[in-house]
Amino acid sequence: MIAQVIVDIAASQTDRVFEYHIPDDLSGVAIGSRVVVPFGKRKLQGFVVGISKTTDYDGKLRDLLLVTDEQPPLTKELVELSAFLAKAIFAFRISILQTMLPRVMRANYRKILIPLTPEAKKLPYFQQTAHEVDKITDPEELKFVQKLLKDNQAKIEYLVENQAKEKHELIYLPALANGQYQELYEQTRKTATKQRALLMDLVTARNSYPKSGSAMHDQGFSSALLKAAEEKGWIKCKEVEVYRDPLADVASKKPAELKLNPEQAKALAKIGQAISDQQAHPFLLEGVTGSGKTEVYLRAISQALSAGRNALMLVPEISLTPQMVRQVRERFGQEVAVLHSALSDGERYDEWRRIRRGEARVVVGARSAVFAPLENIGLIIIDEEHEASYKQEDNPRYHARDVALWRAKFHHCPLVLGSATPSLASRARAQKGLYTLLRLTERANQHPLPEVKIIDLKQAAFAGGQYDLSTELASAIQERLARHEQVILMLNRRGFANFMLCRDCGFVLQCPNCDLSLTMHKAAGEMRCHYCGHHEPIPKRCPNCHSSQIRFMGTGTQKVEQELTELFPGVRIIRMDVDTTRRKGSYKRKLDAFGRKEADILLGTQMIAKGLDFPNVTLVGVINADTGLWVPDYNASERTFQLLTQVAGRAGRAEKKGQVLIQTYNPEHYAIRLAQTQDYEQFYRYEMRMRHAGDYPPYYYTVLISVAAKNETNAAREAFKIRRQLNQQLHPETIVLGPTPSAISRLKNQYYYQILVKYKKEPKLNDLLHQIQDAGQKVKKYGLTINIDNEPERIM
DNA sequence: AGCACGCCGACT
DNA sequence: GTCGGCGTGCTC
Repeated sequence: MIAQVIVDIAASQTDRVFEYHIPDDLSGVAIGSRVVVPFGKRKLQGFVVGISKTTDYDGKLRDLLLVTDEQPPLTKELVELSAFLAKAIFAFRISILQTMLPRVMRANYRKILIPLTPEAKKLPYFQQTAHEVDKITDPEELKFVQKLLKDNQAKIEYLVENQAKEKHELIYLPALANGQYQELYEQTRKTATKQRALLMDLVTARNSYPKSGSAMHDQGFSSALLKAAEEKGWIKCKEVEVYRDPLADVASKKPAELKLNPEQAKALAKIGQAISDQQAHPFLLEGVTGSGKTEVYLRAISQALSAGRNALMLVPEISLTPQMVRQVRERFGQEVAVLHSALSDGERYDEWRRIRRGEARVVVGARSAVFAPLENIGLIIIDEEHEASYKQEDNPRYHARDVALWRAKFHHCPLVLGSATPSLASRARAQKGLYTLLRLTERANQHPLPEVKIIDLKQAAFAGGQYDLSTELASAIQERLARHEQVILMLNRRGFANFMLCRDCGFVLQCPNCDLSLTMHKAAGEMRCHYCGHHEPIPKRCPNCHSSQIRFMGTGTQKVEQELTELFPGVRIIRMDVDTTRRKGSYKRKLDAFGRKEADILLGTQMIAKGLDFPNVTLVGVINADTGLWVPDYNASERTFQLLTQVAGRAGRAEKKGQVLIQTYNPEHYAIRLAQTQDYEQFYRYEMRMRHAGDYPPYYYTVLISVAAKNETNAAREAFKIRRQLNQQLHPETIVLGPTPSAISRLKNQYYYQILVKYKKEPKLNDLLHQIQDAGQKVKKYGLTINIDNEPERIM
C-alpha cells in the first residue's frame, strides 16, 4: 500500500503529495496519521492525506519510517478541510495542517554527528557528550567536522523529535481483599503509627481508591512508606496518564432556571429545529447587549447534546478568560474542553487530546478552536461574530467564520452567528436570505440601556493641560469618585495610524481621490493615502481654516493616566493595554483587582470594551471616539460603531443607573450618532449605502495582494507587473487599486507594495491568483515575496 | 527548507 | 590542481 504524504516544508515546490510505500509493520497507518518520512537525505515529519494501491511515480518509492501517534491526530474531515482551505486562502497545505494541531505536535529537528570507524570513536572529540551539528559555532570545529564527514569517519544522523509529552502520575490501589487490612492493622505494632494509619485508611476510605500519589502525600503518607507497603504486598502502584486540566477549579452546578422571554424561546426553537433536522443552515442571532444570547447558546448546546451530537462554540480570545468559559463548564461539567491562548502548551495538548478521543463533547475556544478535532458536530456557535480576531492576520490567513461554514455543511448542522452589532457581511447575507435572522430586541434583565451623551470636543473646555479630558467628563469622574462608584475609560486607539486633525474646526486631512484619511509617514515627511498612493507634505496649518492648532492624533494610555493623576490626586487607576497585559494571567489579575474595587478607574484600550460585567461601574467614558474612525480602512465606521456600542454596554449593568460619555471631534458622524442611540439596524442601513457608494464589501469581494522585497524598486516593479496581468485577464468592471506602498512601507528591512482587487464575479480569479503566487515563487530568488489575503480585514 | 551538484575565480 | 563561493534543481 502507498501513503500520500504532505511533508513539513512550507514552500510552493513541496506543496504537493509525496508518495511512500507502507512497510508491513506500519500497516496501522491511516489518513490523518502523523508520520516520519525520508526526504532526500533528511528525515521529516509529514501527514498522511491519502492511501492508495497504485502510483504514477516512476522512481522507487521509499518506506515510511514511523507512525508517530497511536490514533491519527487528524480526522478525515480535517484532512479534507485542509485541502479546501489551502486552495481558498492561498496557503500551503502543510501550514494549514500545522495550525489544526497543538503547537507541541510540531516536530523538532536535530542533526547529530555519529562516529563511523573505531579510530573516530576513539577521538577525544567524541568523548564529549553533545555532537549537535547545527550548534557548532567555532569555525575550527566546523572544519574538523567537515573533514570527518568527507573522510567517512563520521555521519550525520537526522532526528525528528516529537515534542508532545503526556503527563503521567502514579496511582495506588489496594492489593488485598477488604477484610485483610483490618487483620493487618491489628497485627502491626502500635508504634508503627504511619503504617497503621495507611492500613486504617485502606479500611475506612476504601471507596476513594485508587488514589493519586499527590493525594497520598497530602494525607501524610511518604514515598518511603508507600514503597514499603508496596513491597509488603499491601498496595499496588501503577503509572497512568493524566490530563492537565485548566478548569480543575470550576465545579459543576445546576443551572439557575432562567426563564426565556418569547423572543429567546422563538430563536431557540428555530435553532433546535435545525439541529434535529440536521440542516446545515446559518443563523444570525442579533441581540442587543443584555438580551440573553448566552442563555440561548447554552440551551441550544443542551439540545445538541440530547440529540446525541456534539457542540463547538467560538468566542473572542478576550472573553474567554473570565466569565463565559466558567458558565459553560458549570453547565456541562467534564464534557467541556477549552482551547485558548492562556493555556500552557501541555494543557492545550491535553484538552485537544480529550476532544480527539471523544471524551469532550463541548468545545469552547478562540479562533483556532474552529479546527478542534470534534466529531459528530450537531451545532456550531460563533459569539461576537463581528470580531476582527476571527480572521487570522498572518499566514495562513483564514477566517474562522468561513471554516465554520464549511464544517457546518460537512456535519449537516446549524451555525449560529451571534452579535449585538453583526458584521455588515453577515447582516447583508441575512438580508438576502442566505442566513436566517433571529432578533432579540428586549433586555432580558429589564434594565434600561444606559444614557449615552456625546461631548463635542470642538466646543468643549478641557480640564488639565493635555486636551484629553473635557471638563464635563472630568466632573462626571469626580462625581463617581465621591460616591465610591467605579469608572471605565476607554482610549479607542487602533494601530499606529497617525492622522491630521484640526482642533479648531475638526477637519481631518483626507485623500482627494479616496475619501479616506491620509496617514502620516514621519520618516518620509509626507501624508500618504494607502489606497491610491497620493501623497503631500505634512501640513503646518489646517488646510481648511488655516489655524495652526493642528494635531497628529495618537494619544496613549500612559499620557491619559498621568493627566488623571494630576487632576484627581490619590485616584487609583488600573491601566490595561497591550504593554501592561502581555504577561500571562495579568489580564485576569487586573480585572479581578478592579472587581474587588481595588481601583477607581479602569483605563484601557479597546480590550476593555468587551464582555466585562462590573455592577459598581456607573460611568463609561470614551476619551476619543475618532481615533478609530479615520484609519484608512473601508470598515473604519463599522469598527467604531461596534466598539462604542459595546463599551456603552459596560455601564449600569446592575441596579445603579449607568452613564456613558463619548468625547469626539465628529459629533455629527453617523457611526457616533447611531452608537449613541444604540441603533444597529439604522446603522446597518446607513453603512450599506456608504459601502454601495464606495464600491466596498459586502457589495464587492476583495483580495489584497502584497509584494515585499528588500529592494523597493523590485517590489514596486513586480507589483506593477501583477497589476498589468490582472488588468489583462479580469473583467473591465472589476476594480484594481494600486499598487501603493503599504502603511508600514518598510518592515524588517522589507519594502511592501500592495494591490487591492474589488470584484463581483471573477470565476477565473482564483486560478489567476494561484498563477501569480507560483510565479512569485520563481522570482523569490530576487528576494521577492508575494502574499495574497482573501477578504482582508485591514487594508492599511 | 536544505542539500547536492556544478560552475567559476582564487589560491597553495 | 583544489578549495570554496553561490546559483539551480530536486526531494516520493
